[in-house]
Amino acid sequence: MQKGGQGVPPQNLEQFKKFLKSNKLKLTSERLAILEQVFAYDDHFRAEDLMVRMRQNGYHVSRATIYRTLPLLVKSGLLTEVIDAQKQSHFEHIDALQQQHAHLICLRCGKLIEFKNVEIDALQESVCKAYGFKPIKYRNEILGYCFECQAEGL
Amino acid sequence: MQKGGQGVPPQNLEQFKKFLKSNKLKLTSERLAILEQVFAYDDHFRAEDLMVRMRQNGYHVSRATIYRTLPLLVKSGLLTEVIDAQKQSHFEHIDALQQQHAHLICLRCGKLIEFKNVEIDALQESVCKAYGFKPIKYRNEILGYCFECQAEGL
DNA sequence: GTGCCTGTTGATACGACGTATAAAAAAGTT
DNA sequence: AACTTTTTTATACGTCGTATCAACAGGCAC
Repeated sequence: MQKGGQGVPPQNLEQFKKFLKSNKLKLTSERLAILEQVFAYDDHFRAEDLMVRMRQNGYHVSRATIYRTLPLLVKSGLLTEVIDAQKQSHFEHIDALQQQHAHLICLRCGKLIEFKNVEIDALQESVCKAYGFKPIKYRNEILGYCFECQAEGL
Repeated sequence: MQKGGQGVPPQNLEQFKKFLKSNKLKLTSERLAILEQVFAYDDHFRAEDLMVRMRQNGYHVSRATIYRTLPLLVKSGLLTEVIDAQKQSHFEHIDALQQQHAHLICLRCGKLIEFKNVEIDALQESVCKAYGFKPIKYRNEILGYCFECQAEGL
């Protein structure tokens, strides 16, 4: 486990090192390897995917370590976590991140309608402020039936 | 398993019956029992909570049936589902929330703070209306750090 | 560089939550 | 009441994630 974080943009590597240091956490070869492999993904992946891929690429990092490291990457701001309709966690590094939207999701056909509403955003921020809550991620999804599927009954 | 849906408001019971009939599903004593117990909750609960509670109350409905029935109640519009930071599903019946309400979920301690903001609700409804979308389940969750946990750092 | 301290890792077992299966039971229809 | 179809139940299984703890390795002091 000698490889460094070759594919990781330097500023991101620095951000991770800084995060570790400020939390008195150690920069281990395993964490570096995970960081590198995470940035080798172009889009989202699950923890189990990452584990398989790392094995294939010659890294031998345990399941426990992967599961312990991913939250660190999220907290350091390098990774975001998205939970899908089946409640599976997917991760995505920030450089692969598209802009964030809210969604209408059809329960019948699965269609996904994106929308953005700055008034809602502002109101949510004010709610957080009222509770002294520090927001990290907004999950705004409305599940229901799209116009077409309503016509066909539930 | 003879009990009916005593604690369930008549209009909700009717709504469920109508839903079942229109989907060619049967009105079983187990489904009725689950409906009743669900409406006996004042706030949110998990599937496993419900199972334990039903056993304590003398109902013997299998785990599988509970897991199959809760989504029916969601689809019928009587129940809403919220997924917390630990990816656990929580349910709550519609009369427990006069309007949709949203949650602040702490990523560190898992605390779930409910809030309701009629302005946000109204905006979301107008978005749905604009798309001809029939909302069933709102996932309005803001993940972040609660006031107490911020004090203790990440 | 060497040594120490403390955080970290890996293997394993465990646990929570949820689902597939198929026989038996019950609902609703004729 | 007989019949058809859905539903339930019990069990086994599967997935994802975590607790444990001995062995290990950063990183700091010297």
